[in-house]
Amino acid sequence: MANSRVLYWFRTDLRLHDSPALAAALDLKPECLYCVWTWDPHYVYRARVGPNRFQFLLDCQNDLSASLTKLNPKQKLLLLREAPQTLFPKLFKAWRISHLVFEKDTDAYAKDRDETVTRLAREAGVEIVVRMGRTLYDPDELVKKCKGKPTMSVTMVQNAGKQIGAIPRPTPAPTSLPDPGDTPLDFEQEQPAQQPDINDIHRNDTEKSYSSGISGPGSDFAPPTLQELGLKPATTPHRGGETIALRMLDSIIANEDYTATFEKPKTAPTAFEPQATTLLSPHLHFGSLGVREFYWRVQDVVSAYGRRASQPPTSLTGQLLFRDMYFGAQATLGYSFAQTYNNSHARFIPWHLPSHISPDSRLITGGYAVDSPTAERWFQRWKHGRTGFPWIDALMRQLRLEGWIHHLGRHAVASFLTRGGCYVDWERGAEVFEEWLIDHETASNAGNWQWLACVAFYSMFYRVYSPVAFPQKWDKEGKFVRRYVPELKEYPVKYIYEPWKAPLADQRKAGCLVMGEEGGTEGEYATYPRPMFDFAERREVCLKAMKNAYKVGLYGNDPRVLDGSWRKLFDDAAEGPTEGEGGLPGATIEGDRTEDVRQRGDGEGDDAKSPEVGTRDTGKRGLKRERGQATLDGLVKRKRVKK
DNA sequence: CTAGACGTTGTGGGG
DNA sequence: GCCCCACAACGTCTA
Repeated sequence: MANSRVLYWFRTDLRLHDSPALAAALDLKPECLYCVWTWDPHYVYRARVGPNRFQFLLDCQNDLSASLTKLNPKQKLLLLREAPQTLFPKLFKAWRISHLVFEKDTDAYAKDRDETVTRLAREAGVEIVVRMGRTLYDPDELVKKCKGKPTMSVTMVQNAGKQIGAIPRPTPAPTSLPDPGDTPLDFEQEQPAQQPDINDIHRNDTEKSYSSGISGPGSDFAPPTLQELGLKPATTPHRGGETIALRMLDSIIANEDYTATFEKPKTAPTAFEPQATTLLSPHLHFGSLGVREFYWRVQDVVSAYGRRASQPPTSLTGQLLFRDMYFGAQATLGYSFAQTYNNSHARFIPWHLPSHISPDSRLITGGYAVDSPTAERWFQRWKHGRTGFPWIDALMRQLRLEGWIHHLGRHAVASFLTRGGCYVDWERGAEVFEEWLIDHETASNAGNWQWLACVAFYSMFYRVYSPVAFPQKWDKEGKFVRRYVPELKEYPVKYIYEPWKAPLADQRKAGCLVMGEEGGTEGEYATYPRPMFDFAERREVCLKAMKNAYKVGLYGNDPRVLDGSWRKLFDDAAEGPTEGEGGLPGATIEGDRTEDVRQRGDGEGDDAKSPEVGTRDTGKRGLKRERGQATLDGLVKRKRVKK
C-alpha cells in the first residue's frame, strides 16, 4: 500500500524467518517500517523472571537488531521504554503510523494487552494486521474445532488439526527492508511504578531501565543491559538469538537418525555436555526459532526416512503437538488455567502451602498459606537443592544455575514436590520454574505441572517416580549427580543416589559427611544433608491422600472449592490443610494475614529454617495475574519525565 | 450404552 | 536390550 507507515511490534516473535506477521507487514509495501519492542513493566517487575531468562531475551533482541541492520543499514530494533498501553497512542501520532502489525498471542495477559492496544489503535485511526505464527495451529481455531472445549489430550489436537488442514510451510526471511522513518520523541514518558517488584530478589542494584527516557541512556533505542536492570549476573551457558537458534536447528537436522527416530521417553535426563534433547525450547518461547520452521525441517527428514521413523506423540514433532495442546487449553481457560481455584478442568487436591486467592478476581495472588512448617521447610530445601536426595538436588541446582533441565528431570522434581513426596501445591513448583527456567512458557509450565501433579491431563497417580531408582535407568555411575552436587563427587557408585547409607568410613574417605539440613563443612570435611524424609513412607502417605482426594472428586470450579466448604468432605486427619470447615483453600484472603512471612531473598540461608505457621507472600502482593488495564493504570505513576 | 484398549516418560521382579 | 507380569487402579477414546 503506497504511503503506508508501518509499525511492526515484535513480542514473542524475535526472528526474521518463518514470520507470517512480518511477511504481512512487508506485503503492505510500506513507505517506512518501524521495528519496535515495547519494554513492558509487566515483564520487568510483575512477572517472575530471573537473570538467566532476561539475558536470553536481551540476546534475542540484540541478535535481531543486528540482523535488521544487515538487511538495511538504517534499520535496527527500536526498544521503547514504556508500557505499550500508554506509549502507543503517543507514538502513533508522533511517528504518523498508519498500520500496526503483530503476531497473535493467546496468553491471558497478552490477550488483555492486545485488546487494549487494538482499541487504542482503532481510536487513533491506525489499521491493525494480526497473523498467527506462534504455534502450529491457531489455539482459537483448535478450540473451535473441539466445540469450545479445552484441548486436554494430544488426540484432541490431532483430530482438530486434521479438520483445520495442513500446517502451513514457513515463510522465508525477508531479503530487504524499507527504511524506518524519523523517530521524534516529542512526548512525555510515562514511568511505571517500580513497586511491587517481584524480581527484586534477583537484583543487587537499583532497577534503572526506565530512568533515562524512552530511547535509553544512549538515546539510541538499544536494549538495556542486565546492569541497567540491576540484576545479578546470569549464570547460564545457554544463549539466545535467531542466529544461534538456526545454527542449532541445522546441526540437529544434519543428524537424520537423531531427527527421525527421536523418542522423548528414551532420552536421558542425566545427559549433560551434550544434553539429550534439542535445547530449542527457549528459542520457541522467545520466537527466535519459528515453530513451523522447526516442524517442517523435521517433517521433511521424517518423510524421507521411511518406516523406521518415530511417531507422535513421542517423536520430535509430537513435542510440538503437546505445546499446541497446552496453548489450546490455556486459550479456553484464560488466567484460571494457571491455577486450580476456579479452574473447571483442574482437580482439587488439598495440598500443603495452598495459594492465597484474591476474592475479587478469584485469582492467585503470588502468596500462599503456610499450613505446615514442615512442608514449608521441605519446599525450601527442594527449591535450593538440599533435600538430601542427590538426584533431586542435582536437578534443582542445574535448574537454578543453567535455567534448563531435561523434561524427565522436570518430571522427577515435580512428582517429588507434589503427589510423590512433599504433597505441596503444584502452584508453588510452577512459580519456581517460572522464576528460573529460560524456556518458561506459561501454558506449557502450568499444563505440565498439572500433568505431573495429576490434577489434569494425566491421572495415574500411583506411578510415582523414585529419586533413587529412576535416574539409574540412564546413569548407574551417577555422573550427573557428581557434576551438579560436587561434594558427593568421590562417593562410591553404590551410594551415589543414597549417600546416607554409606558407612562413616566411606563418607570420610569421600571427603563428605552426610549430616544436618544445610550442607556446608564440618572440620576438614564437606557435608551433605540427610534425606529430609523417608521416601517410601511419604510415597505411601501421598498415595493414600491422592486416592482419597480422587474419591472426593472435586474440581477447581466446584462451589464447595470456591467457598471453602470442601473441608467438610475430608477427614480432619487427612494429609493437607483439611481441618475445620470454613475459608478459602488458602485459608487466608487478601487483607487477612496477621503472620505474614516475607520472602527472605534468594541468598544462602534463606531456606531450611522453620517459620511459624502463618502466611508467606512475595511481600508485594503479586497481582501478577490480576491485572487488566484498569489495575495496570493504577500501577503507573503519573510522574512525567520530559524527554 | 458398555467393554476393552490405551495413555510420551513407575517400580521391582522375572524371563 | 527386549519383553512380560503384578502392583492397585485413573480417565479417555473407540468399537
